[in-house]
Amino acid sequence: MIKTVPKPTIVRICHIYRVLGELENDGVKTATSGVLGDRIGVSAHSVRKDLSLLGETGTNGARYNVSRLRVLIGEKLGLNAVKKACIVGVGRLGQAIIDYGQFALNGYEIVAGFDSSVNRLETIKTQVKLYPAYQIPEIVKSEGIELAILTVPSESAQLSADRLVEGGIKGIVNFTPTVIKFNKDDLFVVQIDVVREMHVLSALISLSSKAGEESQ
Amino acid sequence: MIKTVPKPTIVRICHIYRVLGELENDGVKTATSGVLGDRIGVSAHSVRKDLSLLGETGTNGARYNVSRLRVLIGEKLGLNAVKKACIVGVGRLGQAIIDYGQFALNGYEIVAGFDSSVNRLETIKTQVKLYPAYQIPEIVKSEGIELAILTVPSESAQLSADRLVEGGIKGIVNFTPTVIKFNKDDLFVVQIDVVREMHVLSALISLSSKAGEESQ
DNA sequence: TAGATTGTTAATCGATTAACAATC
DNA sequence: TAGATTGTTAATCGATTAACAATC
Repeated sequence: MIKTVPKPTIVRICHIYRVLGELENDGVKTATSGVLGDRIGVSAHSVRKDLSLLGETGTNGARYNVSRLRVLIGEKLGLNAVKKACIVGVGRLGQAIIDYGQFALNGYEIVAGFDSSVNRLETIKTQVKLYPAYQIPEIVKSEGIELAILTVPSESAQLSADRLVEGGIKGIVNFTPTVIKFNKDDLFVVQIDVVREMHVLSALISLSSKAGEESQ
Repeated sequence: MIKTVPKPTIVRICHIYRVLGELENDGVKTATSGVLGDRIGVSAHSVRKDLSLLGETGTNGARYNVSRLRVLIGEKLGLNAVKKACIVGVGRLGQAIIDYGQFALNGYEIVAGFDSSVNRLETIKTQVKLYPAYQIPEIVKSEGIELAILTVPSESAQLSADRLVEGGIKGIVNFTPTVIKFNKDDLFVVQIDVVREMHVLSALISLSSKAGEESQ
């Protein structure tokens, strides 16, 4: 009965979920597929198609009820319950991400930070509890941490990931350029790499300018 | 003559480009499509197909020459020349990204930082030259800055982007959850949103556990 | 009722996987 | 020569776009 939802659709619906939160805060009660599409940068068609894959969402002919739709997406995708997360590697980037603070507002509680440098653990002041890296499996298990943000140096990425897996982590946001290897099919990893994104932009710019010359 | 290269292919090739750099540093001379695929997390098939879209890359039957392939990809995608970049919003995240420092090693020179808080501009110490936000168009133009990293509060994203566009920026890495609107077809934007990635992970976890229950 | 809007099927488009000849 | 490897065509698979009936 559960249709498989395409990955791009999941990404877009998560985006819609966030936009619905903003609209709710602004006191907006209803929204059309056009408005939602506009906000996330896709067509109205696409929004309706995506939402329909989730099962009954709106009512035929009537606009979407903002708060109702948000709750519904949250239920279907498991976004409503608060989840525990940790951060591995509390260097500059790690600290900045902790303090960024949007997590608490969006259903994530950062309950632990890990680092292999004892010196750093002692000198850093943050509201998050800090532990040495070797305690990752133990703490992840005991605290029931589901998600991890990985901001260690590239060379330590695999080791850190192994420890997280040992603790039973379910998802990792990997800020290192290293692709993590693992043999578990119930672990999910997303990769964020600023340098690669810069390269992609450079490539798009370069290819488009070549295409431009071509057509002259 | 120029075939249009699919977006996913561009992303993967940029990833390969980076891996080739690592291999080169490690003194590796040749590599197979299998090795490259392994490193970036895709099949050997996929690597060969992607590279073939770039035109002649390897030699039929022989392994890829690491340094030759890297230079070749760099030429085709415009990644070899150093590009100037700037950072808009030098709060915690912005500073962390500047200091992250992988940019210089990968062909990007960050030549300017902008912020609307005069106080912050005066107190922050960094190796990057800082300017008030209203000078964005002027400096981007005079310095010939091509790429921008956007780390301002979500509410200021559109205004900052407008100023960048006015200066003639060609690409933006947008760290805010706000989708930027613009009417230029020679501007490219990539979005990075940690919270959304956390949501996507949560959704994948939730859907997979449901699918698991289903099949029991 | 008329105009606007959703949900869903059908049609198009694009990307990935498989297979294999050509080459080292 | 034999085994390994690339480049590219063909086949499959998946995603997006378009269209339209159903409904408010």
